[in-house]
Amino acid sequence: MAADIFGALGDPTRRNLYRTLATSGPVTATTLASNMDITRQAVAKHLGVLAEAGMATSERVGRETRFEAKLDPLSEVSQWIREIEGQWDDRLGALAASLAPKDAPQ
Amino acid sequence: MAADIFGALGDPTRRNLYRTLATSGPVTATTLASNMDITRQAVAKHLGVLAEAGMATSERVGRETRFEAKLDPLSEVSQWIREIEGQWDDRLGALAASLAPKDAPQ
DNA sequence: ATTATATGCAACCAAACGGTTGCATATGAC
DNA sequence: GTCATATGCAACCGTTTGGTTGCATATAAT
Repeated sequence: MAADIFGALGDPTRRNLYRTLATSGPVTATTLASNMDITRQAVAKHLGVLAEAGMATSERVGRETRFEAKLDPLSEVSQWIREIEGQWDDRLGALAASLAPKDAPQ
Repeated sequence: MAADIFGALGDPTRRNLYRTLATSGPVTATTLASNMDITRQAVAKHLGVLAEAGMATSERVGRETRFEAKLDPLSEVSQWIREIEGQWDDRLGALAASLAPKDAPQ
């Protein structure tokens, strides 16, 4: 699950698309493609990937399908980062402790 | 630059490798590979990608090359996320304002 | 000097990826 | 009903990617 999010964020085009989606509100793939020098189908694929990662939802309205960004998954990324930083701090802490143990020499 | 970071984080194997690197301190590609069911060369490639993204550094010590994780680049990811969230809030704010303007009806 | 270990480099491979074109279908406008 | 627009689906294509094997080289151990 979280893996899909990192994967989805891996591609620059998709990242920009997501940013656009977050600022624009519900939009159609056709509209998005019109300002993006790639095909509507390419955009649709990217939106599919984002949707699969839970980063976008779609709603059919008449003959058009409107996509909207979901921000919640971003917190998983933030959490992953905090985990890494936590482990890093633990390691440094352990290192410091081993260099200055309470039963210090002399 | 930041793009490389997202790209580097996109692959699950590389993400785990990075996490391991952050917790273990300076390690050699051979050692890492020994607990990873992929080839040493594959690990070396991943470390190369991480290094290119500024997420790892290497130091030659005798006949071995020790790799170490760099956490700083992670802040770029965090910042990117905060940007998106900020834009999202702006949009919602504007929407709320348009729904309840100060020159309200009635 | 010889042997064993750690690395680097290059070629190769199958699969995934980002993108395109072409076409069929569904819905709105006239 | 007819025409135009929005979408979905599938096939195809070149490039990138994650991974492998093979080999040459550098340093440590004996």
